[in-house]
Amino acid sequence: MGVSLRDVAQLAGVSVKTVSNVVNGYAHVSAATRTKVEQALSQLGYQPNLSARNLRLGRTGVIALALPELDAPYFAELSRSIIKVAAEHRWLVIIEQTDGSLAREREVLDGVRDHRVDGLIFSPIAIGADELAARTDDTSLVLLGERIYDGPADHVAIDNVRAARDITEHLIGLGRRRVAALGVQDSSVSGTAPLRLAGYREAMAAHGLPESTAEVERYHRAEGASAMARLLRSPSPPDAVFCFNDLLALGAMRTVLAVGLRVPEDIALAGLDDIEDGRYSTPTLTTVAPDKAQLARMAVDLLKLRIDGRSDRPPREVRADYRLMVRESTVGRAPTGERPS
Amino acid sequence: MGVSLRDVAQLAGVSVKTVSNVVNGYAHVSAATRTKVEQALSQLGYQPNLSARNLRLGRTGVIALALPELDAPYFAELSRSIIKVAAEHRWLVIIEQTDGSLAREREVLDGVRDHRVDGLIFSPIAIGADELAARTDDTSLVLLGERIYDGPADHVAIDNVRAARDITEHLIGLGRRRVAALGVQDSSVSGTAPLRLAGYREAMAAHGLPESTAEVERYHRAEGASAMARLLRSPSPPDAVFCFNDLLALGAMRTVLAVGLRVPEDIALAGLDDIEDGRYSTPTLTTVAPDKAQLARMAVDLLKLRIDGRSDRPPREVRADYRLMVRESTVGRAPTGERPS
DNA sequence: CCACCTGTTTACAACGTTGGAACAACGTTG
DNA sequence: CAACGTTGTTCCAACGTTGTAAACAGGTGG
Repeated sequence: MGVSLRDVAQLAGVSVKTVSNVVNGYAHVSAATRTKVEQALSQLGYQPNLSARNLRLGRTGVIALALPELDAPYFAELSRSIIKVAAEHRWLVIIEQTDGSLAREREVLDGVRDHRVDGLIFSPIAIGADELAARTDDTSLVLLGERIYDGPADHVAIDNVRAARDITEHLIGLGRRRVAALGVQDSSVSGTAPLRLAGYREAMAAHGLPESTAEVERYHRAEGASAMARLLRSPSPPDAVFCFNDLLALGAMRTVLAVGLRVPEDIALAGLDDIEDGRYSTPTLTTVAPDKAQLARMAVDLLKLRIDGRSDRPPREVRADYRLMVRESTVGRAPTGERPS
Repeated sequence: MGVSLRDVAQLAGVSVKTVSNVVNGYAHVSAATRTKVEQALSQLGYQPNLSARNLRLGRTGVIALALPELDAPYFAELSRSIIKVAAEHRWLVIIEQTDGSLAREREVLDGVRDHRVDGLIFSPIAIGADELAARTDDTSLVLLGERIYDGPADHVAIDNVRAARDITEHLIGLGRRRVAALGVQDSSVSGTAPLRLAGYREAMAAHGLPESTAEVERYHRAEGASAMARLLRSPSPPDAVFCFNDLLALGAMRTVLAVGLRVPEDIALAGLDDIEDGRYSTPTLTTVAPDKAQLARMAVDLLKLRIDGRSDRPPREVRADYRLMVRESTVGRAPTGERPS
């Protein structure tokens, strides 16, 4: 094993506790002993055994981040930010992937009780709001996504309904009339799809335009591509499509371009997430850009509050900002500026 | 705090060790006590405190994965696989981001000694091979990337020289003569860039073609775009470019298309990594596809061997397979099949 | 010279777990 | 029936750390 406090104490000729005091910067240690101990410390290359410290203190300094899949760019980018912000609190981050499976989501939610992590940031897909609300475990929890029902956890998200309405309005404002929504999901699945659909509907209704939707199971490029193909085969194909995330939009763009249609001249496309791919696709992708750094900071800070503070506070719901990023996929070359939201 | 063995023992009317025996499936426990204990176990909802177990056993069941940045798709995809394979060994994965900074890489390499993780899978960029070799810590370590000098760690990688040669040969085989290499890096930085450059040179030399290179600092889309712009401004612009990774290639593609040139008619583009973006870009991206699932499995399995077995074995270097994925960015529409390598 | 501070150091216990030794109960064997 | 093995259970110690309380020095003030 490694070097323990005992080894250092022995070498320095002091008690174990004194070494511990030096390590932890306790005030009342004489200069003489301090230097003596510090010398022994560095001579042996002491490194605290955090397993032991954790056992003693009941804190691990590790949090878990549970999300559907790490290789979806949105989650990769968000994870990056969360790890960065967590590091500011000297936290390490364990990443768990649920693949959107109910069983895995339950496992993760339950596994948190093994005292390996101090808290959990969780982006649920399959698990029901009621099941979340019924959670008995008191490990700190912050959810990514808007609050559906009441529950014991804090929530962090953008205003999905408003964002969806904004981007749909943008499409309508371009003069498009057959605006489709791509990314609708079975409503039994909780999550953001129904919210984005609601925003789309509000905008369409406000202009008296007919709705048109395409369902998908998962938010991947492949599904965006096939759903777009279905829309193209429909009796009245759309002249604009709001895809519920950027991956769907990029898949849809592939299909549109592959059949020889032009974006945005024939079909305008917009997404949501502002993943980096969309800034380099041809054409570049108009999208809603959630402030991911802010989301990350909010999530970590809320978790910090839960972990440090009393857990009896009422759960909070905080909203992150977003911006509309107008790019070539809706307005063509010579892009206009980006307007904040 | 949570429920401890003591609580369960008290309820079941047995000793703490007996409960521990039941929990750990120890053989010699009478059926009567076993059921009694199991009932108490589930009644209280016991969950082992892994901090304590770790302290006792000296194993945490957690490994660390250190890589430059999680939001580079290649690393996101690889991380996904590594987390999945690690889960088969009941390991959790902590992800650390180094941003390619030397200081961060040292921190990570050093931080592993705090007994929080059983081992480390590390994708270094900045740190020198000599420094790695001089490591004294005996925590198990597996490196992602080819071995440069000798060192105490196992290595996992594809054969970068051969892969680079293969893809360059593919470009030459299309009849291109002004084939450029995009992604050259200052050789002080260790890593794969020099290997890929070597493979490119071998192929060009074999055909007596003149070399042409563009340097970048980091392997991002933005740098691919600007490096491509530089190549276009040169006296004899290339008719094909081998980009050292897919992100660079996608950035380069953006630049080529944005100035009104066609891919692949005017300039053929190829990358390396086979990230998902390249399968949906327009045109789709020809690339080298490392077998990421295999890479992940090799890395985790090697780490497992190190952790379980004696660490005195000589370090091993294993090579993962790769395939050449020929897509539209080099051969245009009506894609040919993909040939294995 | 004693009581009483102040500052520094130490002994002890505890966090929850598991390996090993010890022990008890039981049946088997010579 | 004594000696012995087998099976089931308990007791004790230890992993390395830190909080608490107590011990110890060295002054000060009465």
